[in-house]
Amino acid sequence: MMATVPAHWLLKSEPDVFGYADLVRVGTEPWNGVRNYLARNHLRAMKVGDRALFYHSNAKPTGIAGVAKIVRAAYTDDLQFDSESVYHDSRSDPQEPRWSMVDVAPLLAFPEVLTLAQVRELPEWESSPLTQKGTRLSVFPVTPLQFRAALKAAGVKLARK
DNA sequence: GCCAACGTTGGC
DNA sequence: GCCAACGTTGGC
Repeated sequence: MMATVPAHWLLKSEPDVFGYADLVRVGTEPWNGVRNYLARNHLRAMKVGDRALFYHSNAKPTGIAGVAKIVRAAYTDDLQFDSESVYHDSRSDPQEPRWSMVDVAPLLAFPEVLTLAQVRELPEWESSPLTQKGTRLSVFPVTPLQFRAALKAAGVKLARK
């Protein structure tokens, strides 16, 4: 089978809850708790080897903290069936679960958070759910140009695979 | 803490 | 099927 080019994504997380440093600490993390259909569809489109910019929302400062990689493709987010969980969804059918998650692992930490203000200055990012007013989507695709521009602005390079 | 913008819910 | 009300997100 021909290898496909890894796609690029952005994942938002509140660092008070789970930040890039936490991902580094735990090694691998199931990206659970996504309860938005568009975001879920993006999760389901992810493939092992894809890269994701790890964005800190509701933070000081807000911005991209590093790069993660997808290490497991979408599977059932079990929290939807956990009645104790805040992510419980009583209307999800176990035969056809509504919500999915992927596993992510750290790939490269930015030396400093690339702030939202800095991202806004990059022309490549002019049209993105990140910079468009009022968009709250927490998982969305990033173009190769946006990905490259973000890494360049952060002053980092990814080793070639 | 404020508030704009959005998605979801539920009454009709 | 419409749409008002509500809850949530997330920047500031």
